[in-house]
Amino acid sequence: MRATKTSTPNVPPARQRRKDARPQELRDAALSLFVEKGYAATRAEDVAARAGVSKGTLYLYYAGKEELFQAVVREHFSATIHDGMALMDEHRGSMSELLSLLMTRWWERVGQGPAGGLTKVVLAEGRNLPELAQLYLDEVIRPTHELLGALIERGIRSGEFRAVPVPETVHVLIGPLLHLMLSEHSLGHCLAVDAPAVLRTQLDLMLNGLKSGLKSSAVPLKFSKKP
Amino acid sequence: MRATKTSTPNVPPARQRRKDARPQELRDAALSLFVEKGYAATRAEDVAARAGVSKGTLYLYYAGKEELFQAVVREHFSATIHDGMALMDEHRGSMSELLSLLMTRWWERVGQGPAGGLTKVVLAEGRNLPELAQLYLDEVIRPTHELLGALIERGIRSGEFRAVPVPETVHVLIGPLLHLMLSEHSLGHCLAVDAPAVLRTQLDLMLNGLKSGLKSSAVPLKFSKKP
Amino acid sequence: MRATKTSTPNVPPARQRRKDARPQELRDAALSLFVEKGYAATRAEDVAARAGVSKGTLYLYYAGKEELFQAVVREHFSATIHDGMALMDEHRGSMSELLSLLMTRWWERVGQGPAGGLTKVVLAEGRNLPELAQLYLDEVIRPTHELLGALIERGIRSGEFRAVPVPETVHVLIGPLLHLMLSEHSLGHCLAVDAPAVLRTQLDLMLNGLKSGLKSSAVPLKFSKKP
Amino acid sequence: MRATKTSTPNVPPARQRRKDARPQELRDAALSLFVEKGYAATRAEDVAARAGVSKGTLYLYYAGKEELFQAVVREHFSATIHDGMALMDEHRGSMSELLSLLMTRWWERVGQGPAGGLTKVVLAEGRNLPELAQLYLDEVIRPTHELLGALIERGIRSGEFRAVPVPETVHVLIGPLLHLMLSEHSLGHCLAVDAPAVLRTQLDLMLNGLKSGLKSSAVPLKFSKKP
DNA sequence: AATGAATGAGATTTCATTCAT
DNA sequence: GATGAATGAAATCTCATTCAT
Repeated sequence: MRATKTSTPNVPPARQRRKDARPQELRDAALSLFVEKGYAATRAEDVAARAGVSKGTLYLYYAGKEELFQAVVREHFSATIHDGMALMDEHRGSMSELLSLLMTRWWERVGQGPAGGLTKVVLAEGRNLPELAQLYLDEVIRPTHELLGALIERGIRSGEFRAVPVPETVHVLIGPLLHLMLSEHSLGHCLAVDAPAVLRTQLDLMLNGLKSGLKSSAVPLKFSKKP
Repeated sequence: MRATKTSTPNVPPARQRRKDARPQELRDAALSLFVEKGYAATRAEDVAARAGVSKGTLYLYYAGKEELFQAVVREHFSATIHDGMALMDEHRGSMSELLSLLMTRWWERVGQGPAGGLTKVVLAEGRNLPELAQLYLDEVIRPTHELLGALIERGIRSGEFRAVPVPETVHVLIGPLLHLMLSEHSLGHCLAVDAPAVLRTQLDLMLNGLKSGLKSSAVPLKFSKKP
Repeated sequence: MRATKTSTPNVPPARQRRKDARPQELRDAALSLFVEKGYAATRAEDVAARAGVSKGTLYLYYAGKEELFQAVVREHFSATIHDGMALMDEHRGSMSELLSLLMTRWWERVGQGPAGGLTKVVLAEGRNLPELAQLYLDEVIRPTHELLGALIERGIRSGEFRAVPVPETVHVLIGPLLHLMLSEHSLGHCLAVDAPAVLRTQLDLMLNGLKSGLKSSAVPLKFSKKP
Repeated sequence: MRATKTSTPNVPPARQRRKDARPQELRDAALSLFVEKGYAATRAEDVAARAGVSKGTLYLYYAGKEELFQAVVREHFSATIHDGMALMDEHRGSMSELLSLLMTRWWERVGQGPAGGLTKVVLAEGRNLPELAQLYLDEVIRPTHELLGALIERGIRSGEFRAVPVPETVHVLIGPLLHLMLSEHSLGHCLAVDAPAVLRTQLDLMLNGLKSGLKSSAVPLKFSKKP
């Protein structure tokens, strides 16, 4: 065997390693700035600076600000759903347990992290980037609704849950998580929120509310005009 | 009596009437554009155009884009809370009924309307406008939390509700409303949502979940690290 | 004689009087603002406001900002020279006396007043308004130089003054007056200047310096390059 | 030793050389335009164009038009006074000689050059830029008056000059220099002025006028009102 | 005659993107 | 590959001027 300059094989030289890491560094920098200031108000140069490179370098890796944003979104919202699906397929216990598990996990792995802030950005500025909006819709919103919808339905069929309207219930389940995400990433986290406590409370309320053997809410609603 | 040309007295001339209406027209135009595209991505000239005036005219009424935004926010978020307070002070029935009433009303009068969209914008871009963030915090967030917190507490003291952690419960109650607002104003309202049905479902679930005489949720949560 | 509505003949009604006074009021307002802020930095609306009328009214009397400026300049620089000319024609005493008289008068009637400030403006921004520059040159600069030049020459011919180079001496005579005007109207009159004392000193120095029977200054000048 | 392509070491690349030169190029362009048109009437884009760069480039080097102006002023008015001070400290000859030397030098090194035009601009528009006005007052006007005042006083104490009022005499001395500067930079240098001849004449007149052993001016002044 | 709401050309300034080094 | 100087389109805001009332 001949001695090479780089003793260990398959380990790229430092320069190379830097280079390979660049896209990730850029996406991380972009993510944090987008969350802080919004997409439109974030300057390409600031992203580059936070990633420790120069303005020009950003364009070696991404065609522009919009492409960078898409890459960030893709990175953070792709694999998350599939986890959930797998979990549900394997799950053998009660739906209540599964729901607890899913929500807790989702919060820990996704909502609580950077993706939580991204959600805010996508919701606020997605309309200006139609390609991105479609992506988010297809990859995040729809699968989530389908997953939770299926869960609720299974619970109803098995008699574990009362007969509730499914899409609406899903909507209600997601709401507090959204609220948590926004609380952590908006207006300088003004209200100190104890996320685990909120989650616990939410599950407590929801599961109690969903429990079969109960009559429906005692207060019939009356809407003014649009029924 | 002789008929004069101008039949009604004290009617300002057309020019004056236009002038008086301008600020409102501008705020309306600004509101819809801010909600559509976000604050940063909305051009002052577009606001003027949508209001049917030219660029320069906007500046006759508002000192700049930021002042315009503040005016819009103030317009849509001011008096709403005080309604709620008054309602609670007068209310003689159960807290369940009051909660239903408050949430339904709030949705109809505020969330469902333009202010729903504004919420999104403020949450997404408020960090860049500190004065505005403070305003929103003081005028909207804090009063809302206090109002609902007081309601929950009264319910608990009277035995109507279980002993639940108050701030967390408030957080959970607000979540689905937030979700509704974002659904209507983001990503082109892709998922058709039946807001009244969601509200009904939410109240159904929540009130059932809050009802006293129940043991707490059967599923104990386990959080990975941060307890 | 028939009784008329307005009892006194040839006195226009109040409304009329206002109207006749307008151009003057506008020129006065313009003058003071031009001197304060410069021509370019003065807004037409501010001129109108200081004159106590509205923006539109200005344009009833002057075709625009530039025409207004010309009118102001014409007003303040026209008749001043002819005074001087007449004075010189009539004068029978020494040229020293005449020089004292002319400078003192000019300072009192022109330099010290608003025209002093105007000079600054014309010198600073006249280049951008060629018509005005020509006017000032023809009506102010040239006549002044000719008048003072003739005075000096008469003094030399009569033996009252030494043989000094005429145009240069005129330049020197004018300098301190210019300095006085700028001192009063620039940089917020920072250095408190006692104008009469300066004038007295100037005349004292100059007349002593001009007196015949003296040898020229003892210090021969040497200029570096351009002889 | 092998000859390399780039013969001289430590020569920055062309790009760098351009960069280093830019601020100077911009200040030069700004100076000439400010003098030509005044500060307010000069457009930032024209400055950039005259410097051979685009609008945006200007802002890479200066934060705005006002900062650019300040930089220009600082560049041209800083070290000039200190020269004069040093000269006076060292000088051993007569005050007449020193005065000749100072004025001639000042004209050659400062007044005659670009700074002469700047003076006009600062006097005309300094009021709108208070920071700048202060700078000019502190760095130019006050030191000049102090320097010349000290000179005159020394001359009086040594018996070389008559007893003249000091600040007023300084004012008179400065006047013609100011006039020279304005002549060269205003109204398109209409009157051809022979600056060295004017200076010579000024010094001739002044020094004669200051000479001791003379009685004061024969013509007593009478001011109309304000004594 | 007088007003002042409205206009839009034009000024300053910012920033995504390019490209010579 | 990396840089950062340079660009110029586009955004915000100003103000001379017009014109309906």
